[in-house]
Amino acid sequence: MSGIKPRLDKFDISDNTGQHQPTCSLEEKMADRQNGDLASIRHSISHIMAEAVLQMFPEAKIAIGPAIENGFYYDFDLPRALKPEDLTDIEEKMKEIIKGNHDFVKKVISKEVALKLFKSQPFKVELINELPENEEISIYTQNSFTDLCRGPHVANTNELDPGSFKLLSIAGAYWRGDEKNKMLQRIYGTAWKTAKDLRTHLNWLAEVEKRDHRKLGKELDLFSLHEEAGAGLVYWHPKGARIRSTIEDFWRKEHFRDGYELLYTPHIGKSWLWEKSGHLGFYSENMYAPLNIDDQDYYIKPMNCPFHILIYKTAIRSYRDLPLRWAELGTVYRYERSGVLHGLLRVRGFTQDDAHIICTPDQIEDEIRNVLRFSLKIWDAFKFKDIKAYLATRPEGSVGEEARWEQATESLKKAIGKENLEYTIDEGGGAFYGPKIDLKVRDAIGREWQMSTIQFDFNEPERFDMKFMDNDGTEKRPYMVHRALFGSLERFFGVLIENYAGAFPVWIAPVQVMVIPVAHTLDEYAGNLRKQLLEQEIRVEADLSDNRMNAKIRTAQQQKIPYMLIVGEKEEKEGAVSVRTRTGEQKNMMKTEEFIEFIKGKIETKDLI
RNA sequence: GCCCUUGUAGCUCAGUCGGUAGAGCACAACCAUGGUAAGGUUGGGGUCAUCGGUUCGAUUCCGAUCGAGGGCUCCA
Repeated sequence: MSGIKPRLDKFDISDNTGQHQPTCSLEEKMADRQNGDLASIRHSISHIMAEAVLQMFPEAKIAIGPAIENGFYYDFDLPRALKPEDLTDIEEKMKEIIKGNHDFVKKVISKEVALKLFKSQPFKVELINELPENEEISIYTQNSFTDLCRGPHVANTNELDPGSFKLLSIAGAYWRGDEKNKMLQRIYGTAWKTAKDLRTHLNWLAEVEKRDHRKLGKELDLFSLHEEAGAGLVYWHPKGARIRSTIEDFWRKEHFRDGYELLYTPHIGKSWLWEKSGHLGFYSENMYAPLNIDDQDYYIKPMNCPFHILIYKTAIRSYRDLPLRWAELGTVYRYERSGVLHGLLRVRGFTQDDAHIICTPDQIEDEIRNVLRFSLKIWDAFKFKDIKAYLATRPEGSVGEEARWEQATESLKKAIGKENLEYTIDEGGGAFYGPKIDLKVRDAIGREWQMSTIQFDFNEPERFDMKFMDNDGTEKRPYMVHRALFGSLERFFGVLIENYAGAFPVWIAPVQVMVIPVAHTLDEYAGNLRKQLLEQEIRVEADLSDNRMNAKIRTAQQQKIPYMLIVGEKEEKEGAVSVRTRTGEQKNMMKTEEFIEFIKGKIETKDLI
């Protein structure tokens, strides 16, 4: 294994390292394409920001300031740390500059002139010296500011709307992203064509904040984290646990239906196992220090695969036994640097919805296709329709026979094709142990999340000498595929909370129905209704508190409970309920039996409400 | 890990230019309460993250530690 540069995503089928940053919405992307000049607007505004910063700090050293998704940034080396209030001042100066109707003037200059011009700007000098010899060196000037720049820019600041940008945050960033370099101060901003576009984007950011799973997790009493007891470790409260158990039940049922078997394996294993699997060689920086038990080192598992392989090897497997589809909700622990921990989305302990498919070469294409179809079915149940595939192929320095890589990659391609999925090929982007498909799903507000992953593994079957007896009487090496659909239950839960903004579909909602009597005299009827619904396996509560009905409705609304059953004397007399949905719809005097059938239907079809 | 910001009641936050703190929600008790998003009164609740320094006195000022939030990929 030595000599192979490990990739951090080794078997990281939970995608615990997956990006969780919002990307822009489809509409924005379309708009971007239509207006290629949005990038030049952003880039121009970043130059103007640099000018404003230089007005404040003439001794500032400027680094780079590109246009990025939704905006721009510029990195500076400044005499003091920026305060959030500084951003307002900088914005004011920028607006003044924009109103000055300054031209952006391009000039092509020689390297010598460039070096002289930027002699007091060490970062620029470094960049100039690294430019290829034949590259044209250009500078752009507006007003009092000149920057080394490839362009393009708008022709004049009058093409910019002073109300169409906003400085958002200050962040530390290493020069050239390398932590060995100096830490610079980065100012992020967002910029658009018009003030209206800016408002739209700011509203979108507000929506993102409103949906933050950490905030909703508290408000809806779903989960908590206890840094004093260990960072990145999730505590599921009763309501969160209800949701998890509903998801797990569904997950198990679908797996059995799709020909999987379930496994349960231990949480720790002796060091020889992790040496053999290679994890101690290439994954140890993500593993916790061993426990010493009876003079033996045991490691907490960061992955489930070695355990599944041990089960595989408890018998001589025939081609007649294959394919094996073994799934486990396996809880693993991985070290993540403290700075990257983030709510449920990036944690140190999590439960993967892991599975390993072990099959013959003949079966591989069907198996992959089956996994894809299965994933799509699962995503469909959660009403995620916009799914994209990313196919990562063989990188440099990988392990495994060429023929196997080819067959594997080919089978991945064919499977994607047959499922009519939109896909992108990431040439050489696979892990060293095999090619893979990642699936990204788009949420309700247009963000993409990498969730499912299907990965070939040519490494562990070799290391563990996995075999099967083929029909010609010879022992052969099976294919092994790791796959996870949700990735981890924790992360999936976080994404679900944000996707639904806490208003879970009825089938997932921890409390599906709240019975609200209009007065204490109706408490008995409310209590009986509750029992009646409970017997039908509906998750129901009755609010028999001293609060007035209005307050009870408010509380139920805030808890985003899908159905409220408001009952008074009329309802009691008729054996009926008045239904109010959290969306404000109303249906009075529905027979209780009718409501039960109605909600069961909603649960069955997995409707939002 | 590194940079910036930040840590006050269960939650959301105010406040103390240094004299050991306050609101709303939540919680408890009592009263009130019959129709679609907050009824009222009273009350309990805080070593102001931790440790150290300065000071007659520190929650407040200084330092360290621990935690949290935003970043650390976008190449002139």
